Amino acid sequence: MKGSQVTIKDIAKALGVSASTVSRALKDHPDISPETKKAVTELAEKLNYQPNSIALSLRQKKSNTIGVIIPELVHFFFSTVINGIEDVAYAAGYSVIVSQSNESYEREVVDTKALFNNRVDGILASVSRETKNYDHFQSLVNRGIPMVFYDRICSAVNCSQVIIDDFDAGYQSTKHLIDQGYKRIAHISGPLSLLLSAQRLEGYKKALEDHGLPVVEELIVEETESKDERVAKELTNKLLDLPTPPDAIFANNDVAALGAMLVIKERGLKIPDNIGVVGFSNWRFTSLTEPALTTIDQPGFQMGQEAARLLIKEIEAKEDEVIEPETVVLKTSLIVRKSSVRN
Amino acid sequence: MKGSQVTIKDIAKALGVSASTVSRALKDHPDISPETKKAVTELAEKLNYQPNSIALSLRQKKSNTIGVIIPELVHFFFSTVINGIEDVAYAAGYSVIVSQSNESYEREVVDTKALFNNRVDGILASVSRETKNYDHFQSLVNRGIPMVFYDRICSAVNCSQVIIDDFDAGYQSTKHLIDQGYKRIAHISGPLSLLLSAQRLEGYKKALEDHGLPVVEELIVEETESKDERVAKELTNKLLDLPTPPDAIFANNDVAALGAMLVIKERGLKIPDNIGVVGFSNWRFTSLTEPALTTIDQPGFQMGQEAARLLIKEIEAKEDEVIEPETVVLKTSLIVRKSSVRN
DNA sequence: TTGAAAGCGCTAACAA
DNA sequence: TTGTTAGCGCTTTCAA
Repeated sequence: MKGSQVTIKDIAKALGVSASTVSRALKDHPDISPETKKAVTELAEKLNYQPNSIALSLRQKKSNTIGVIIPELVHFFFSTVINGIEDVAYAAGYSVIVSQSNESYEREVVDTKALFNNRVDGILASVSRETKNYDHFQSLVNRGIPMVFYDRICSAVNCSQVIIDDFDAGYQSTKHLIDQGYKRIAHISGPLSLLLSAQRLEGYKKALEDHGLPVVEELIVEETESKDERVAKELTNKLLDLPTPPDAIFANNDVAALGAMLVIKERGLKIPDNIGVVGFSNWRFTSLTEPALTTIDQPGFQMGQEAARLLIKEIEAKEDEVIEPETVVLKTSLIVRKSSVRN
Repeated sequence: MKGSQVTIKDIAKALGVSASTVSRALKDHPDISPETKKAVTELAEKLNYQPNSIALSLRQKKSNTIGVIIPELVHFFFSTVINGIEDVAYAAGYSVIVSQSNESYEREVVDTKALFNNRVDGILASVSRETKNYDHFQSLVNRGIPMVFYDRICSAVNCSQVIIDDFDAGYQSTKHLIDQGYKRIAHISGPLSLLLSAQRLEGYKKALEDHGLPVVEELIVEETESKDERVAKELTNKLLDLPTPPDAIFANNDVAALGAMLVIKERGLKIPDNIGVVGFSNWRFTSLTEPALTTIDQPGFQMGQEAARLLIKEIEAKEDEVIEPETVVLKTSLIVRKSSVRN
């Protein structure tokens, strides 16, 4: 921001016209004569004039920037979401500021405030695992900041959201295991305070019921913390040490899946013969990592696109226009490899 | 940015003082009487006054924002770098705008311009694989924009940089294989137009020479494109099909390592008995993925921190102060697992 | 100790 | 068709 930039005034002075004329000429205003227009645009080109977006923001009370709150960037799913967001945002002329909460409630509160102070035009947010209080979001919405939740939504706050059909994901995953003949299917759940964990659990239960299998409480374990795979390993060990252990596991997230896979390896069990496994897996090269794991693919890029689209629509809505919150539901798909199929 | 915000004027009016007094009171100016100061700060607190950072930016000709050009976010190494950057930037009061070039030269050119137009105070950049022309960077530097390169540097442009000692990484990796008794060590190199690829290659050669092993041209292959692992697989097949195939492979990057591992699996070869492998590996859960692969750990977080630190130092330098470009060199470390060691 | 005024770069209503 | 003026929110000289 050093090396002082060419401004509209410079052009005006050089051409002996007023600043407003230059401003108008630059935006192709119909009132400006072709000659002036030509002179201005040519000089602007020559001097390499670049409009000062900060002055613009101040004037128009619009920063053309959207803020993104993301739990963790170092995560295939979430960084894919960012890709989708940038894709749509840049095309629409918005910059993107990304803030990581690192799954911390406090960081999330600080970050939302910081974004607001930076006068972003709107916020895309996915709540942290820790978050149980939503006042920091609600207060922004109350002030009229457009906000859209993605993936980890917050139903307490009334705004648009883009989610994955987690009930369906849970249902399909469980059904896939049932279809292969597994009968005692365990579920390693994520923290049930996260809506999506709760819904995956519901899908799991419904699939069991629909296929005449009992829902066994001891086969459902909740992984409340999951910075790494240790908790999941413990839970898996607990499951496999049951008097009647499960013959399959549906793991709620990638960390859970990893923990389960590690324990299974350690115990020398073979997939799919000794045990079936389906899990969300977001590490990068699935092809290499676990040919035996049936994985659930989450449409991250698409989610980012949809979320950005909704937010920009809301930002650009006329003052008087009332925007009804929308909910976009995306479906997951199961990636089944030959090596993971029984029979 | 809707829901009009409390401004200094509002506070001034309410208190019957001038805007300048409020401004001074808020920044604890010594000339202001304790009573006024108290009244102002209390009202500001009560009305939840937030300074308008855009007005500030315009006034001070400083946006307190730094731009980051990153080849690809969906990548463990690079997203770790972002973590490091945010860590330092936020602590110093800067926002971070991230732009992905997606390894495309054209995107990179567009992105640098866009960041500049957004009046970032400085830019952190890592050049795309495709980039061979550096004019877009040079022109920014010429205009006095502080710039720091990280990881994928560009020696043609004279500014600070944070790099990994890739010569050392190449040397240590190769030496590790030599120490285990491998004698025909192949190298899958990245595009040699990237400085770091060239340096890893040099380290590889030097290690061979230092240990009395010949540098065999046919054992060095260059993976010029690497969107996915297919090219690397081809190259590995080519190596293994040589009349005298290599007994070990040093893979230049994670995609190369993946390709090599896949081919080795397909051919039923066992590591470390039939073949030795060392590779850069940046996928997330290395523990699960490849216990047989000796991996090279790159200090991403630290790199982000150092780069941000250098940039901010440059941004905040006094006008007259001359900042000499600095180069920070970080070392990699080898992660060797028992299962990857021969003998 | 405080206020008035100017200005950062741009745009838009109003005047000419 | 173009210029004048005011103002977005803030800071800072200069004057009181």
